[in-house]
Amino acid sequence: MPTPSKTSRDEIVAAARDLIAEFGVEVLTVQAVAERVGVRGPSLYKHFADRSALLREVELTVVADLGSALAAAGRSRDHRTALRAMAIAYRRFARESPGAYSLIFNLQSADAECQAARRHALEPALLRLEALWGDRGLAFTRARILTSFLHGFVSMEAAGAFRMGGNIEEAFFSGIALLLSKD
Amino acid sequence: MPTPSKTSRDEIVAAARDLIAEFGVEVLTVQAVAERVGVRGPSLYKHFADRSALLREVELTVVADLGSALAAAGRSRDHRTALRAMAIAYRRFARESPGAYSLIFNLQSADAECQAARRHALEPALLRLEALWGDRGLAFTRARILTSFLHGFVSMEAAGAFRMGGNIEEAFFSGIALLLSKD
DNA sequence: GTCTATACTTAGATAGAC
DNA sequence: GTCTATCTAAGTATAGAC
Repeated sequence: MPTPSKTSRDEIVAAARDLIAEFGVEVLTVQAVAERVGVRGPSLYKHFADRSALLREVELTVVADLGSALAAAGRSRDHRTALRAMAIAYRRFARESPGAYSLIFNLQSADAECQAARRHALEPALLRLEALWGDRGLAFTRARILTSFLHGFVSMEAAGAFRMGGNIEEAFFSGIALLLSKD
Repeated sequence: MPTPSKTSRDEIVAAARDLIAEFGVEVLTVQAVAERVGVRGPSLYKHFADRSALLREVELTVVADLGSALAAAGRSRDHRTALRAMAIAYRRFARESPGAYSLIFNLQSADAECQAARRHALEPALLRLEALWGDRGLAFTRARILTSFLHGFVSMEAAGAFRMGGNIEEAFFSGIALLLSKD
């Protein structure tokens, strides 16, 4: 029997994900991940072709996680209530794992599988918007506006850009309300 | 007479700024900047203490540039027209120098001088919002919502996140219109 | 599958001559 | 102020033994 496995593909991805979630993608070094799962750096190359292959795997799980969080949050029968809850869940996700969140709009993964994963994660929200505005084109427009606001808000919050005082919570909720308003 | 100067502080900052504007902050290596101004890497250390000192200088000029662009765009007598023009200028700035733009909400420069620079750059817009909504608190809230939308939109646009088809221009302008609407 | 050893690369930064 | 030479540190990746 050869050397028994100390780790697995899944464990490595999870470790990488945790590392990134907390500290950002720049700390994702092969050595750091290896140390976290209890092996030496070179051993990881038996599981992944290279660093970028690992990173890509992490990106996919992060997108899937966000999708789950959104789907779980948006279960209300009322569309606006559901969308509001999804927005809150989106923000919570970004606050809890800022590094992981920043992966989601990464340039890197532009291939079909990553795009599909992203689309799938955002689908529940899109369906609600469609139901709310009837028209698919209008829903797309609204989706973009809403996503832009959310992404911008959580990014600025993470960057500590809201330093001018005043009520940040109020800005968030009144932004959501405004963007979900009739028209 | 000692060795004559081949470059200057300002020239170095400008070179670094151009480099970042086009390719992003990660290409800002001491060597690359030095090459661009026509000297060797170590020579830069006679002008700047280290890389971060240079980067900080670049950040300040970028914020100032954005401020100038906003101020120049927002000259209309009508507040909404001015704000709309500023939003367009903001987007143009981000599109023309994506790397420079990404510096603006950088965590790095949290000191008083950088904050003051940022505040100064955004002041014309804030004044318009105040004039539009009367109340300073409400203007702050609106400023945050609007800035979040703008920042999110241009970031996503730069990341190529708008891949689902549909009219991106319409999303931008109807977002602006919505956020500048009466209430 | 894991290990040690090692090659290679890139980047920041300093020393000292001119 | 600029240069060459050099140091250091970090990180990716491979080779070959076990």
